[in-house]
Amino acid sequence: MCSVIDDRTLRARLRDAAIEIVAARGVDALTARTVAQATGVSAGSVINHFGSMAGLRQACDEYVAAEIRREKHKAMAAGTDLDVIGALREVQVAPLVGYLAAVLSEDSPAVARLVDELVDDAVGYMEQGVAAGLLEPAADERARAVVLMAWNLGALVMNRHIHRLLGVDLTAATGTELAPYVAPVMELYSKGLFTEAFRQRSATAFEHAATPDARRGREGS
Amino acid sequence: MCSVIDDRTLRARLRDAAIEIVAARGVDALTARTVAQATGVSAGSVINHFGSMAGLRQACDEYVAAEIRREKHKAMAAGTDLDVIGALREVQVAPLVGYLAAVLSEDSPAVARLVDELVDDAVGYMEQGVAAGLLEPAADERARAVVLMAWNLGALVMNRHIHRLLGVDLTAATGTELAPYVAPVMELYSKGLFTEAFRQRSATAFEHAATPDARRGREGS
DNA sequence: CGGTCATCTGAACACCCGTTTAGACTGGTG
DNA sequence: CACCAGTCTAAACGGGTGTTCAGATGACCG
Repeated sequence: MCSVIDDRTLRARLRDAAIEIVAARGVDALTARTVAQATGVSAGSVINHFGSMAGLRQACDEYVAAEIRREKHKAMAAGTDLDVIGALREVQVAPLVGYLAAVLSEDSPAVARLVDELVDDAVGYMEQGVAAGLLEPAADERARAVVLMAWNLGALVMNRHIHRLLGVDLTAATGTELAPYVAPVMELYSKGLFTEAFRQRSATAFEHAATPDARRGREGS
Repeated sequence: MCSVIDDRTLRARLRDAAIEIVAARGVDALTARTVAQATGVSAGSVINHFGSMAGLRQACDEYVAAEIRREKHKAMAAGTDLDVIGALREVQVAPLVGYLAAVLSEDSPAVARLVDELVDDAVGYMEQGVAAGLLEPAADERARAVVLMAWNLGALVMNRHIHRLLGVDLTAATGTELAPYVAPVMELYSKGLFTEAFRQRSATAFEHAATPDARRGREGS
């Protein structure tokens, strides 16, 4: 880590231990005593440094968000990269990604801010991609960016299932190891899912969809 | 509180109350006492009926999985539907979807089995779609089905962020209310994301991706 | 009527949690 | 040496948790 003043402090070691615990064992495993034991100090110390466990959580959220921001902008400077998460996985920041995957389904202000910024940035360089003729234009660029971000980050949260079904650990694998997941993704990004025939057929069906009770199943209640 | 007259057994009422609590307030809010209070009984009763809180959790998992299976097959019988979650949202099973969104990021055997089955079924009728010329063929049909399932269910887990960014609650909205989310999804499914120009360019760039990039040391450990 | 059985209750119990606090230890300063 | 300020520890405290258990309740039945 190039930046900053005093990393190495007990505070930093506690924070890093907390991130690793969350990444490895989930948020429920993060207690004052587990992080204290992992760092080799007493439970009181973690409260001394962060005021409370909520303070620790917030410090971790903000640190992970800042670190991911940093790595992402570095990757953006090197070259356009549409897959933010893919860029993150290439540096060995596995605990950061694992932590993010764990807290993405809870509501943390710092994480929400990070997601908002990721979407904002994605809108920016996807518009560049559209202008360069590399990406299809969208009716609502921002909405598309939100959906893509939800899919990519959502896949991170679904890591357990993807690992079971595809044999790939999104938080640990790098490069070609990711192929079983990345290959279908690229295929979908390239060709889409629907054929022209489907589009024509659904175009006629859309008028029925406008009327709210064009449901095919019978309503239960 | 409504009185004695309720056709459901106490066991069923406890299970439904637990599902609603998880859907509304998250898994952390599910305690023996909260579900007991919501049902108007004592905490001991819930343990009496389910053996333990883990038993309650498992009963809820299996019930929700079975119910979603049932609704999905009903929708499948009526007509081909690619968007499983979309089909589920159309019947008023909001607590079921909310519960699913909450437990999808944990590891429950029953939920894992459900996800596996959803993927299996998706593979089946996506192959039909390909044969009918409605869907693009995939190099690995199963892998594509897994990715699509991860995206759709992952979006459910990311509901909080989608609601914040798009103003849509995926677990509650129905029909045209979902447009801000469904519209970009349909666009991506139709046109994809990459243009032909992008595909040609990235074909040449693939060789560079094979060589691992500069590895960065990580200090402070 | 009394007996039986299952159900449900309310009060315990042991455990783990975050947090507090008194005291021990450290190193620097006169 | 004494003094001081800061840091860390160990042991508590209060609260919430899952779970247990003796007894109240009530329905069913001979």
